[in-house]
Amino acid sequence: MGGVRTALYNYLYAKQKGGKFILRIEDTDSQRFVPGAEDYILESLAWCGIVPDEGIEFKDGKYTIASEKSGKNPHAPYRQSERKPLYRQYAEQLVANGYAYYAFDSGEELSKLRAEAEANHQTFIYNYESRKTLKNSLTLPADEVKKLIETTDTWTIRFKIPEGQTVKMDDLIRGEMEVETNTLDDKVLWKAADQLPTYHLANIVDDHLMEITEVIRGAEWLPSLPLHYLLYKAFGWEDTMPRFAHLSLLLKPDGKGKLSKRDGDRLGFPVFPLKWTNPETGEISRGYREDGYYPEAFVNLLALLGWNPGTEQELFTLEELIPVFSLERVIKSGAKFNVEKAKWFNEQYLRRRTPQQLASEFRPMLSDDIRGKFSDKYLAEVCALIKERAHFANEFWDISKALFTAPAAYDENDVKKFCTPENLSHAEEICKLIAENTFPTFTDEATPENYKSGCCEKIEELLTGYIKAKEWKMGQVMNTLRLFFTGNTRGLGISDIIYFIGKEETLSRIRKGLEAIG
RNA sequence: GGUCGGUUCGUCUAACGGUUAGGACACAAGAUUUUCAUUCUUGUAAUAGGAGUUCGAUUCUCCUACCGACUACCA
Repeated sequence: MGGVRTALYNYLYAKQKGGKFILRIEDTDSQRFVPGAEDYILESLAWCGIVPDEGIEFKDGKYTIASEKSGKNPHAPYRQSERKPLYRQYAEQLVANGYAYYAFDSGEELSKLRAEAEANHQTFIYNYESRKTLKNSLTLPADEVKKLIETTDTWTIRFKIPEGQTVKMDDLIRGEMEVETNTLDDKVLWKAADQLPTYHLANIVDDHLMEITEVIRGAEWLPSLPLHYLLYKAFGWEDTMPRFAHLSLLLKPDGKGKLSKRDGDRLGFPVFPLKWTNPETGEISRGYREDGYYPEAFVNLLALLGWNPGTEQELFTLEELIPVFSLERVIKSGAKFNVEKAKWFNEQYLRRRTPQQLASEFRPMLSDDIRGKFSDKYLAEVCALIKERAHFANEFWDISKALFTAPAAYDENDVKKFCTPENLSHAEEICKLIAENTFPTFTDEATPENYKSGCCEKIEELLTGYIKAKEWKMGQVMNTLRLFFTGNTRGLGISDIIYFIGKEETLSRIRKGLEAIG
């Protein structure tokens, strides 16, 4: 969710400014490669309607991350793992100019230092002070440095954070910020072990090479911003440095910390846009799509989580968001996700759908034996009747099953409450009344199309007229009938049900009910 | 622990330094209805605390508290 929101804000900003939304895969951690993750990202964005202007190509029948340069993809390849040969020279350039150095301390040595510092209630950081006593090209003789580079492969290139400076930064959302360089550590830029850069180097080099003008990313990157400023400066790219905007985090609804991948099931809502199966563990994370959310609703709720238009309008399509979006109106504080509001958004979009659209969503949900028996028009009229009772299309069956099939059982409590001898005899009379009268019921030929229950007026007049004339209690009679029609006493209106199931089925259900209970 | 960021109803949020602090979700009550749902009306509910600047502070400054991020040869 957080990732999609970040992509969405980037997309909206780019579209509004007439710019390009570029997709680049930052896969510089060879340890963390996840098969299928790339396709998942592409599919998620596509589901939301967010199409990258640059970075993807159509190949072998599907979209994939672009590897080949083309008019559309002038900066290819867009996978950092494919740009591998590019980065080392930039790291070496920084070393040559005195902005970085080779470091030969092993991982074990460093974690030992960290552990020792922790034992003394201190924190070890590789910085302007400690670098003077560690194994690196600043402390070792040149010939030994050369030898170590050639004969070992666990060294790194670290950025040499300047001593005693103040980095002044600007953020499109947060405004101006300052950090003292002495509080920063010498981050690793390049690792010989896998011949790959770290995020910091690759990100700055690629943003420069790809002519990125705005970087909109999660607030977890804020602490790295001074380093990134210093990197642009060290490369001499200050004049074309992108502008930064750091988005507040999505928080867990129940309190502690940022929303994370594993929160989904625990909290009862999806954290992923699409269902995701972890290829290694087999662990399944539910998705908004599979839970029945419309992409419009998902995009809408994400847009409003941390941003607002300054008006009271809450419903926006992707297209409508483009002109009104602004980074100035992005909220600085973290937002807790609220699933009830998410459902409300989906309900709004469900209601905006036409009965025909809903019918085509409903049909695949029907069981095989039922699906073939009902026309598109029947389904559409049913959907028109029930759409305001549902948050999701996947609730349609439960709401409307009485319009497709007779109840298999009757609710015991409702039977006790409503099947009094008096009510049963009334039901018997109503049965006769219906048998002896004619009234319009659903047909595929009926014109004009009527998606409202107004067509049930004749049935309603017949029933209520009779019940009133007899001075019976309306609720008693109607609920007894509803029990026979649906199996319980909650739900659809009696005349609506009769209209849809027709006279014959109506009589059959009443007789069956009287037989079973009487 | 250190660095940085944040703090308005339960939740998402609005409010040129001047409002009876507004809206939405949720919740509650009432109306409508043959039940449920819908719809309509109404209601409950917030500026973290303390100083300061000011005629006036939700808004600006400082302190405290709390929340969060980061603190990896991960992104």
